[in-house]
Amino acid sequence: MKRTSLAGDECPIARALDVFGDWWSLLIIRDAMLGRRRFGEFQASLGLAKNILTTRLRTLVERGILTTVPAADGSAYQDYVLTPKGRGLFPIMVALRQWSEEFDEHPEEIGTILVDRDKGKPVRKLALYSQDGRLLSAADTMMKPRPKPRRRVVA
Amino acid sequence: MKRTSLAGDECPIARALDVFGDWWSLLIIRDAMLGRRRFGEFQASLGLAKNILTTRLRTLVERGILTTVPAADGSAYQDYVLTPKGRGLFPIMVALRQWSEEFDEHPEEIGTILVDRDKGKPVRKLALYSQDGRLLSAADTMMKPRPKPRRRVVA
DNA sequence: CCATCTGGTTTAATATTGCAACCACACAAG
DNA sequence: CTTGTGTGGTTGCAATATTAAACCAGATGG
Repeated sequence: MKRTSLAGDECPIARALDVFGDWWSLLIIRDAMLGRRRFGEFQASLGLAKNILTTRLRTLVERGILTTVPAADGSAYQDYVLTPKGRGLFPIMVALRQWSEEFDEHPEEIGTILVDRDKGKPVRKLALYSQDGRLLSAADTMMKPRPKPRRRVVA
Repeated sequence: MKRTSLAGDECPIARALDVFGDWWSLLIIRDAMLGRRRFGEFQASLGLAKNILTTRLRTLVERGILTTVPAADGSAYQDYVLTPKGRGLFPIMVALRQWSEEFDEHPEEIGTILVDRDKGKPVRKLALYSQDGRLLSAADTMMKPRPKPRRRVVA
């Protein structure tokens, strides 16, 4: 019945999904990264029901991904803009995009590419490196339990 | 009322979400990356309803993320293992993890860290580079329409 | 001031999810 | 061969979520 919450999970992936892992949130965030700010813009772009948009925007604000600011055009309405926490989702968006570019069954249907603003050339694939600069594949990594933070004695 | 499909969308992010953007799929994939293979392992680990797990495993197989193979222990059952397409989701997992590590309200609740197998040290943050090797932030990038593929004349 | 736009809320129908019960098969012990 | 147990599901029902559509109040625009 009720969708199980992942908020208390110790897995950081589950915790992230708990914040924006529903059907629409990431698409709203994507639109926000493309510069959309207004309720109506999101609704027109995504074509989702307005009540759903209302609740999604509200929870994204609650969770610190978006904030509301006075509308840029001076009207009495408000704009929804990304917080730093929201802008921090950019690498996730890039990773999702690159996965589709590499594995989608119909890549010819993909309409856009991500380029660097300076040269207009496609960006490189995201890459994972070790502290000492070696390129790492999944097989070169492993999980370790998080070390307990050193407890500082309160004077 | 049916959940709107994003399959035909031209946005690669939407297309990716259409494949694994529901509540459980990414967690199943995460478990598969941790080496879990059996129905019962997933069910015990995730605590989701068995009927939901059944349908999720089926659609992940349909979509080429998982395949079934004869069980490793020689029993008559089957294992679910990642395909290359599924293993390709690794950077997305890393990006999700690193976002939580950076922005989670309660990072002390995160139980694990990702380290390189060789040295046991935490990995670097995922980074995006231009073709010519410059480190790129979101602001250094932009979207371009995908160039039409050059149509090759069929001999 | 009248009409329309914006940003929602409400309502009712439909879909999805979750839980619990059930079930068939494989396997093992007796 | 017969009973018991674990695995990997299916089925049914109740609870919840999503949707489209109608509605509405305040802002805006002519």
